[in-house]
Amino acid sequence: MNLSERKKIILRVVVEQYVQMAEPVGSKAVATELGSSISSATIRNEMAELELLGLLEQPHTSAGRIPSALGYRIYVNELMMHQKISSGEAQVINHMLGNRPPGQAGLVDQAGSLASRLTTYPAYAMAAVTGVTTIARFDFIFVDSHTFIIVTLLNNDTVKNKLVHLTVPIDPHLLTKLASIFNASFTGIPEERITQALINSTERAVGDTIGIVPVIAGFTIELLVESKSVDTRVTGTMNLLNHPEYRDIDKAQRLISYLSDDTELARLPLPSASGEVKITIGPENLAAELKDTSVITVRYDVGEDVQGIIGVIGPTRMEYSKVAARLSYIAQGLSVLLAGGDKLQLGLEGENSKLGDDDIG
Amino acid sequence: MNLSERKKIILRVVVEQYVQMAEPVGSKAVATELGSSISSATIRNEMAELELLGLLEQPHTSAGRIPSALGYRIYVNELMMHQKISSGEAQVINHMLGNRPPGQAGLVDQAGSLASRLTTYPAYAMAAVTGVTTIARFDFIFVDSHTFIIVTLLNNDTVKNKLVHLTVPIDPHLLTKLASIFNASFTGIPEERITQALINSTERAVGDTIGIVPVIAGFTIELLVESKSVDTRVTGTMNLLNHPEYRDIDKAQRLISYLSDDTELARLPLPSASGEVKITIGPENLAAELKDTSVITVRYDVGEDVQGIIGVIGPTRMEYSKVAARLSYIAQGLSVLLAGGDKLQLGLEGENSKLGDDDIG
DNA sequence: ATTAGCACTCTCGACTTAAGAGTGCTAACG
DNA sequence: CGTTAGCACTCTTAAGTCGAGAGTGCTAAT
Repeated sequence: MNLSERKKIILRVVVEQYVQMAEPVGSKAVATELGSSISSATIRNEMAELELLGLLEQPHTSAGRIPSALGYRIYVNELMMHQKISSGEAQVINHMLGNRPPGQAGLVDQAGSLASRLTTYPAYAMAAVTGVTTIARFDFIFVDSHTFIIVTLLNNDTVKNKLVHLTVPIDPHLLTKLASIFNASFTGIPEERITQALINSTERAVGDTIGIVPVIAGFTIELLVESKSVDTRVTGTMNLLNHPEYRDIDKAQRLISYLSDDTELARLPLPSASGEVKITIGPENLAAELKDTSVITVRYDVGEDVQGIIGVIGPTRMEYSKVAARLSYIAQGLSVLLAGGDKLQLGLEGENSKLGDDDIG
Repeated sequence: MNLSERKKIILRVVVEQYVQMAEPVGSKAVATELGSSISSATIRNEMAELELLGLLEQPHTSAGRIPSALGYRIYVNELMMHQKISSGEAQVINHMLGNRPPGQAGLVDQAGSLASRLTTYPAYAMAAVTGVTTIARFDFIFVDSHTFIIVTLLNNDTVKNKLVHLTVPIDPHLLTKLASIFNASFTGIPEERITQALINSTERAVGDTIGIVPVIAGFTIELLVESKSVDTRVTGTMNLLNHPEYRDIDKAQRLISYLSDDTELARLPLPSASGEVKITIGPENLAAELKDTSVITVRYDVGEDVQGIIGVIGPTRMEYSKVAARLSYIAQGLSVLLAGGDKLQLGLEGENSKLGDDDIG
C-alpha cells in the first residue's frame, strides 16, 4: 500500500492511541499527539481519505476513528516499531523458565502460562513431535514373585515405566528372556508395525502362558500412540475479562468456549519457520469465531524432530509489537532449554547441575 | 429451628423456586405452587414471619423474597430431599471415570472436570497423600557408557525414573555397586532423613569421584518432596459465567482470581470423614471472597494413606441436593478406582484387564 | 385463623432532553 | 493548491421523567 508519509504517521498514531485507550481517536487527539505541527482540520481530511482507503473506520458518525483490520495489517507490516524486549523482562523470563517448580507440568506448560501472564491475553502452547517415536530399549525389573516393572527408553531420550502386578508367580528368568526377545523384535519400529501377528509370534517365542506378552505390547503401543499426540494447553483464559472488548459476557463466552476446543485450536495458523512470528488479524482468521480477534503465534524447534507453537489470542486491538517481542523471546528460551535442559552434565568440574524433571513420573 | 409445618413447606418452596428461577419469589407464586390450598394472603403473613426469623430476605420492598444464608442452611439441614442419582447418570459417571483417555492427566483431574461438567459450577479436586512416602527400591539401568537410568519404586507402588547423561564413561559394575548401597541406605526412610551427612558417607562408601551420588540423592529428595505436595486443580471456572449472579464481570473476576490461588483453596472446609458431604453456605465461609458463594465438598479415601477432596463452588443459589448427590457418587467411584485401578491382574481366566496409566510418564 | 381487597412502594423499561465530542463542509489565507 | 479556522450538524451518552407491573402490608370481613 502506497501511502504518503503523512498518512502513515497518522495511521500509526491512530493505531497506537486506540490500542492504548480502547476508544476511537479523533482528529484533535492526533493533532496534539503530533505536537500541533499539523492542524486538526488537515488531519480530518487525511483521516477521511484513510477511511476511503479502508484503513480506518468510524463506529458512528460523530465518533473518532478506529483502525480496520486492513489498517492493523498495514501497521503491523510497515509501521510498527519492532521493539526489543527490555533486559529486565528478559531476566524475568529466563528466571521463570529456568526455575519452574519441580513436579509441575512440563516446560511447555510453563511457557504458555508465562506468555499469558506477560501479555495479559489468553495463551496457548502446543508441543508436537514430528519425528517417528520408537522404543530404543526395554528392561524388566523383577521386584518380587508377583510384581515387575517395565522400563522403556524411547528414541527421543525419554523414559517411561509401568508397574505390573501378577496374580501368578513369575520366574526372574522369564523376565530376562522377555527382555532379550522384546529388545530384538519391538525396538526401533513405529507403532504401525506392532501388529497382532508380531504379538502372536512373540508370544509363541516366549512360550507365554499367562498373557504377559500382550500386556507389554499393549503398554508399548499406548506409549507410542501417546507420543504422537499433539497436546495443547490454554492458559490465562480469564485474562480476556480484563479487556474492555470482552465486557460483554456472551462475547467472552463464545471465545472462551472456542478456546477450550482443542481440535479448533489445532487449526490455527502456524508459522512456517522456526522463530518466525505470525500475526493473523481479525477476519484474516479462518474461523468465524475469531473474526474480531487476532492471533500471534511463534514457532520453536528443538533439534529436527520436536517443534512447538506458542500463541496468544486477543482482541484485534492488541499491542502487537509488545506481544510479538515477548513471544519471540520466550520461544527462543524454550528452544535452548529444551535442547539441552534435561541432560545432566556430570564429571567435569563439578558444576552445579540442575535437575530436569521432564521424565520423572 | 422449630418451625410450623406450614412454614417449612413455604420455606422449601421459596428455596426451590428461587434456585430454579433465579428471581425473588412472591406470595402468589408460592400459592399456585401449593395448588391454592392456602391463599396468597396467608402466605404473605407467613413469609413476613419467616423474614423476621431471618430465613428470608427482601431485595427491596416490592419484590418477592429470597432465602437468606440461614434459610438455605435450614433447607439443607432439614428440608432438602436427599436425592439419589439416576441410574443413567451413574452410568455416565462410571463410563467417564473408567474410560479416561490415556496420556491425559490423572484420574483425580478427570474427576474434577467431571464434577464441573455435571454440576455446571467450577470444581476443584485435590489429592493429598497423608502417609509418609519412602523409596522401596532402587535400580540403575546401564544404557551405554555415558548413559544410565535411575528407576525407583516408591512405597505407594508408583515408579519414577530419570535418564542421566554423563560426560565421563561409567563402568556397569559401578551401577551394581550403587544399587546395593542405595538399596541399603536410602530405602524406607523419609525425606527428612536424607541428610548431607548421609550423602557424604554414601559418596565415600561408593568411592564416587564424578559426583554421581549427590545426583541420585538429589533426584530422590525431589521425588519425596514432590510426593508430599498437595496438588489442586480447578476446572470449569468459566462455568461461572453461565449463572446470572456472575453476569457482573467484576464479581466474576473476583471469584475467578480467588479460585486460581491454590493457597486460598487449601483453606476451604474439609469434610472430616470419608464419603461425607460438607456444605458451607455463603457467610459461613471464612474467606470474605466467598461470602455469597457456597462450597460443597466431599472427601474420598483410598486405603489409609491417600485422601482427596472434590469440591464445587457456586452461588449460594445452588442446587444443593443435586450437586451433593453427584459429588458423592463421583467420590465413591474414585475410591474404588484408585484402590484397585492401576494394579494389573494377570494369569487368571484371561480377563480383559484395563491398563492404568497413572505411573506412565 | 384465614382471606379478599386495596392503597402503597419500588423496580424497570421506554422515552425525553441536554451536554459533549467529533465530523464534514465552506470560506479564507499564504 | 494545500492548509486552516469556524461553524452547523450528527450522534452518543448520561441524567431525568413517567407509567406499567409486581408484590407487599394492612384493614376489615368471614
